[in-house]
Amino acid sequence: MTIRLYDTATREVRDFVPLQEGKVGLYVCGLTVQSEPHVGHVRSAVNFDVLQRWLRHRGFEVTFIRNITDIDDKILVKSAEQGRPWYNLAYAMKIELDKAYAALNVAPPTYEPAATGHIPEMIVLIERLIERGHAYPAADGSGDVYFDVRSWASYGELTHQGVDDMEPAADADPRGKRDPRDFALWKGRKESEPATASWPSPWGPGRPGWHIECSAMAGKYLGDAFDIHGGGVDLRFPHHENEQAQSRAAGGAFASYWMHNAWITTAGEKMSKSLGNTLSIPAILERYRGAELRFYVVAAHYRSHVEFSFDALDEAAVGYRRIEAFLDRAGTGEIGALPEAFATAMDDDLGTPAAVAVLYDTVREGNRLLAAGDDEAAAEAARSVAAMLDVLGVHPADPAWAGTGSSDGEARLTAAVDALVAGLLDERTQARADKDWARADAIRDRIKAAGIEVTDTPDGPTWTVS
RNA sequence: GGUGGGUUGGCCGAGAGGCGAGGCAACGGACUGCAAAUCCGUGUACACGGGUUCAAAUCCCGUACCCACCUCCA
Repeated sequence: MTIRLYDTATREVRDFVPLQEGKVGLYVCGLTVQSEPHVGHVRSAVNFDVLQRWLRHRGFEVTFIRNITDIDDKILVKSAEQGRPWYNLAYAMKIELDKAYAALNVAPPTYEPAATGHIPEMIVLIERLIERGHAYPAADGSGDVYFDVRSWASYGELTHQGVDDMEPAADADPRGKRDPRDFALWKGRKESEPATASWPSPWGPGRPGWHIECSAMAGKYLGDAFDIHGGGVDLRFPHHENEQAQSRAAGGAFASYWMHNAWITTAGEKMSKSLGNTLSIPAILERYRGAELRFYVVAAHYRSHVEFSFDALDEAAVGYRRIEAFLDRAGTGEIGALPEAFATAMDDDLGTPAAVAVLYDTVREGNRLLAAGDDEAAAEAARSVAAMLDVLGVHPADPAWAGTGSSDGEARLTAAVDALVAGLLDERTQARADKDWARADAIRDRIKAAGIEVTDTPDGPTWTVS
């Protein structure tokens, strides 16, 4: 079975053929740590986490590098506004990001390099580009170094654009650029910027341009040629176009496949740091469990635009609880065989919607078997369901959820409530045995008034917080 | 101006020439003291106008509307 992936560069779904058999080098652009993570950021992380899990499931040894950008214009501006050091802001937001990842069961990558930790690698790369005639220090003495787009004939190949068709950079400030489309590899330090935000370089003190970090880090950890490069669609241009141009101009083959996840928007507008209509992860997690949010994200195809709404999230959560309830009833969380149809869906460019459909089909079949009294077959179905949930990273029994749900205190509270409710339920069971329906319903209503839902099952009554 | 993506039933959301993905909601039925849960059943969905074809949501041409990227963005 071959995994097929949509490659942005060729605009088609292609068979995935790794550079080295059985191994995958995967690089994903992580975040610029400048504010709290929102649903959109997490979508990217979840999508690529699913990719990673699937590749591993298919037997590949995956080296997964996801960087974080901890120095850039925005961080400098925001930290100045907030009156704190830029590195403190970046560090604090990095901690928030880690929490969000953990809450959504996003597995850590092989390594998470930070831009500031790779300045020497970037300098080496910039020097090589200058030697090869693809970059030049600004003529205006600013200390900037630019990539020379005109010197690289295939510039624009990733996004299929010709240089002359591109709008010249809106930020204008041509400074020492030969062409307005040339982009900064290195930014000379400005008087207004903190000294801590600059590093020594052959061109004077300064800091890296945005794109060069990914080229340097991907090269360092994955080599000059690697398999898959991912990120959000907005990154295609300029970020990924520039990365590819730099890396190839420096002599590397760079990524074989480019994967881009689509947006999550609210009210039709993309969530963006600058629009301020962010839906932060901590805010959502106050109302939904991490697994529910993750299930919502995973149920949509990664290349489809998702219009975020709490109604849709509710729906996903309801569906997820139905799956959990089945697992509970079938009495196993053990991981079994993955249905063939599920694997086929996943192989086809991570077709999670079709995969989720198989998941639901299996749950329905399992419930049917349970009703028919075939517990053994139902357990078998449950093991399949668990296997599918595990691949998607939403298995309820995954220890990853342990920290996010009930704490020790909560567990003790649950035990206390259970003892109290049990007494009332005993009374009700007696009333029902006496066919005193009025009294039985009165007790149920009283419990319900306290916010607890009673459900009768063949094995006796159970309760849940409604 | 350039480059892409989209418009699917009450709603969410797949699919990419023939067979109604799946979910949520709704309605009917089974089960239940009643509920809940679960199962079974119920839908003439593909923006619009042409065309190709035995057959089009799917391909082609045109139109409308929406969205993204074009140097801050997941």
